[in-house]
Amino acid sequence: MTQATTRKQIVEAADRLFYQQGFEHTSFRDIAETVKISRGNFYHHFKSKDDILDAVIALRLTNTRRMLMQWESEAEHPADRVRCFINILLMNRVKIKQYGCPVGSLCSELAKLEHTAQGNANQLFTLFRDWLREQFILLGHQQDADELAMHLLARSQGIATLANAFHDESFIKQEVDQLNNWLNACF
Amino acid sequence: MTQATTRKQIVEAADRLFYQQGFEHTSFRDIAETVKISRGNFYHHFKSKDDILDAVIALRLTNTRRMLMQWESEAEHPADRVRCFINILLMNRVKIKQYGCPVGSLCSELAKLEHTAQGNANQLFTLFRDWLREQFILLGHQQDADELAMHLLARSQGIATLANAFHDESFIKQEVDQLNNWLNACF
DNA sequence: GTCTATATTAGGATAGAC
DNA sequence: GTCTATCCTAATATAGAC
Repeated sequence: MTQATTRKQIVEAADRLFYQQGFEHTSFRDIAETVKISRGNFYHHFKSKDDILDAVIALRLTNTRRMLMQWESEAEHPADRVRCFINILLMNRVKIKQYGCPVGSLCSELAKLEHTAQGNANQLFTLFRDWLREQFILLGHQQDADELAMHLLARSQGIATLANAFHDESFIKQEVDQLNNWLNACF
Repeated sequence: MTQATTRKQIVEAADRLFYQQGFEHTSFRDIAETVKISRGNFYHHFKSKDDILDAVIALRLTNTRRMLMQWESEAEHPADRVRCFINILLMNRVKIKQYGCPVGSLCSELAKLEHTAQGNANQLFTLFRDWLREQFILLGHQQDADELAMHLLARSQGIATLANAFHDESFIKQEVDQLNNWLNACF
């Protein structure tokens, strides 16, 4: 198998496992069993576990940028774009119920570990924050666009945390309805 | 030193370290250095690390019950009681910025570990949920008291998660103002 | 009740054959 | 590029002296 393919498989498996089990709780053994390679082989592709984490965050950043661009092209009106954001809570509700938010749970874990990759992981939040702020500016909220963006991010995080803690999907639906009402009152 | 005192010191040190560093990331070595006992001594007081976790959660449940009772006696009007809840975000803002919410971050971690203590930890959320629901019932919200309680819990969790990720205290103040406005609109 | 010493396991990481 | 074998460290946990 070519280097590029194996490396890609490692990063994708780590991406999934870091989300489901957490970064620290995921071992090389776990990843190796998923990808079906030997443990020694990792170090041909990465120089450490932290190096894999960097690659996972880079992958998530790329995928997130792609998703945001797609929302922009799919929806002309900025309110509809924000609705795309709100909708991922519904679309991913089964995984959120099981594992929480992939961004929030990673940032929380890295903060407790005082991990050097904290800044990288927070870029994921910043990506959403900046994109949402742009949409609120387009909706006429020049003054409080960032405040609204942060408010919406926080609401989403809270919904994910409680849906995960109580293993409750219906709570996500209930809160998404409220978020859409809130958005409609914004313009 | 008597058994009761050492045990108490272990639980209190573990309580603090589990909050600051996470449960899995905190080792017996960490706790032993804090309490200044030898590692072997743990097993006279607890049969495993999970046993310490149980004790920490029990301590947090007791402290939380005491706090809720105090809020009830301090504030006559249920709206003022809910304001006490909202206010802990401000009072603990420095710690929240550094370590997030002690309840939310523990529940998130235990969910990823598929830890058997998940249910115990979730009781902490349930304590707040039930207490808040009672206050909203007293405010005349018989029909949607639980929905309002969960909404407020979720808002708090989101605020803690983002304040922690962005290491931003001022965001807490900003959102607490909004929460108080929301509460005033509730009755 | 607390200690030292140690068993056991699992983790990340390396060396070198193929 | 992938493997096996191995090193090193740290973690939980146990045994037994004091």
